[in-house]
Amino acid sequence: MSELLLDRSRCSVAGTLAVVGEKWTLLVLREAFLGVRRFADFQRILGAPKAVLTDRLAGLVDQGILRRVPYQAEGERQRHEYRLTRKGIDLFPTLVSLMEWGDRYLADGDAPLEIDHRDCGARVHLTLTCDAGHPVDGVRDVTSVRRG
Amino acid sequence: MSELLLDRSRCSVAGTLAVVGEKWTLLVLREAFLGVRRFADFQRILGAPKAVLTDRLAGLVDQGILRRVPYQAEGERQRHEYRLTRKGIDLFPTLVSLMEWGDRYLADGDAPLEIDHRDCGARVHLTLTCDAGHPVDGVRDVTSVRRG
DNA sequence: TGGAGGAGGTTCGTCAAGCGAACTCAGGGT
DNA sequence: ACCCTGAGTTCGCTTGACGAACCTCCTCCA
Repeated sequence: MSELLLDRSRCSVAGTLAVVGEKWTLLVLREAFLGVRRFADFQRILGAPKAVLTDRLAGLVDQGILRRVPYQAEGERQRHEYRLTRKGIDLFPTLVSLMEWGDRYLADGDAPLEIDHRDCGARVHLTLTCDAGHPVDGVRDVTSVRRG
Repeated sequence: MSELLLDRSRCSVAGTLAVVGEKWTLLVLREAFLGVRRFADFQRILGAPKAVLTDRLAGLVDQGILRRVPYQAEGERQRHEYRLTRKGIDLFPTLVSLMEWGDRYLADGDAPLEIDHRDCGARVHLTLTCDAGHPVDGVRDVTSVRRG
């Protein structure tokens, strides 16, 4: 039972959830991945309370996951939009993993949204593999080792 | 901008978050993957309020992600423990994705917990690939298609 | 036989977070 | 001069999280 002695306080899962684990945050990011950039669009699509949305967007900008970019459409005044940074883009696998689980267990295997490889058009999915190239089926194929 | 017309209410990300998106839920599952099975161990390690923990465990059992298994250690009365179901085990990639992001951006690339392949000992990673076998680097290599 | 003690909760009062509706403020269009 | 729209802020209410205290079995030990 040595795993029970692990220092959970510096666990990366807890750290990541402290950053993106609040209500609406991951849904904001889902929309960002689908191309949404403006406050009003986030608000209309998600239906989140504006005050909460303001808070989540500010938090994501603080964390460097989104950045505010000023822009000006013709015939409109200057506004700013929210764009994913590299740090934000790297949350894409997390979103995909949530989507794949929901597709399997909540949508009866019927994916409302399909993600395809831009180059070849084939379906994209997440896989666990080891550095030697073997497929890893799940937690039973794995050992966890504390480091430090 | 056709993506903006997608019906987000049946999005699998939102569905999955409705099931595991509350505070503590994914941390409970992290402990379950590390081998924790008993109420008192979850409570002691996580430090979550007991009432919340009771509620989260009951919810996970309701959803079929954990199951309560009665057992009896010698010299002790009968108790029950919480074990992952297949449905729960399939959330492993989600936990791994959160961990990998935290390792990269919060722990300076220094993983507090290392996950290795049981058979060969090599490090285990999540990768995005397409069915044709190409590696997918991120959201820019991808197109999203509504289905239905 | 009668505590003591631990597992697995429940109850309670307080405090933070999320909620919808209303309001604000700046700039552009007419 | 007035209205409209995007991007918020403010406000009162409700829901959820929190820690401390309490409860109920059951077993062990004296």
